[in-house]
Amino acid sequence: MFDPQCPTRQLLDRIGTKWTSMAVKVLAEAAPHEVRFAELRRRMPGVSQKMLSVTLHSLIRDGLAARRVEPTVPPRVHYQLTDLGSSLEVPLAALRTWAEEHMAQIDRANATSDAQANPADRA
Amino acid sequence: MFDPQCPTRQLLDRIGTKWTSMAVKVLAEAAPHEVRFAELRRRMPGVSQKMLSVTLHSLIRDGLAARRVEPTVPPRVHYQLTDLGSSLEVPLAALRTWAEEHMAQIDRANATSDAQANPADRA
DNA sequence: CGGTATCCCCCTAGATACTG
DNA sequence: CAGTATCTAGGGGGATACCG
Repeated sequence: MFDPQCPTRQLLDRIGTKWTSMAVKVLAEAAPHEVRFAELRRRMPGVSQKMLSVTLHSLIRDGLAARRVEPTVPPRVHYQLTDLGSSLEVPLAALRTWAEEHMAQIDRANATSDAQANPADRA
Repeated sequence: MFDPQCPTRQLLDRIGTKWTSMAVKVLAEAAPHEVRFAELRRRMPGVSQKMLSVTLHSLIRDGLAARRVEPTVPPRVHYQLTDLGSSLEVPLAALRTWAEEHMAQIDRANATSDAQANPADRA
């Protein structure tokens, strides 16, 4: 965007999209087994068919996931993380842990700010 | 969004915004010293006055940064990470390291995908 | 079953201008 | 110096419908 040499911004643009990090998580939890499209959908509550498809294809484009199709009728499509995807899961898991431990604190900070900005709201 | 119990999504919604992670990084690098608004702007190439202001205020709302105003004319405003913000810097730094080590691989994967999708583009 | 195609809304973030 | 206010385009992502 402003500096193509900032890989962190590029990475966050990818894992920051709504479903990407969750897809990586689900695929990482299932590893070393593959996961089918419908199973992924089931494990990602709220995702639409379209957004799951878009998310998976971007993971594949980025070399983070691999796709395998069984040429049956109807077809069975399987996904799994690549080695690159698995390596990303490491720092991502650290971020998840931080989130689980500290998001409540962030929520509290927001509540405090709101209370100070609009004291009447506490009525 | 779909599940308020997913703290990771909430966290990514914050650090995924364009300037947040960079602001955290600059503040972390300067720590334990404070950083003034103009200095932050200088160290974040491309950020507009408005977006820096918005970014900093969201960090403050979230309890990740603190603001100190010297009541002079013109005013001097100083920012620094809170303890919570500093703790976030740890997993964020891990993500940055991963990005620096592997984004080139992701770029290569994209180039390969493009070449396979549009072979004519290689002309 | 596992997708694509189409439409549309909203929010992020940039440009610009003004202020205590 | 350090902001806020206003306007706007652009893209993310949801709903729906159709397809191999």
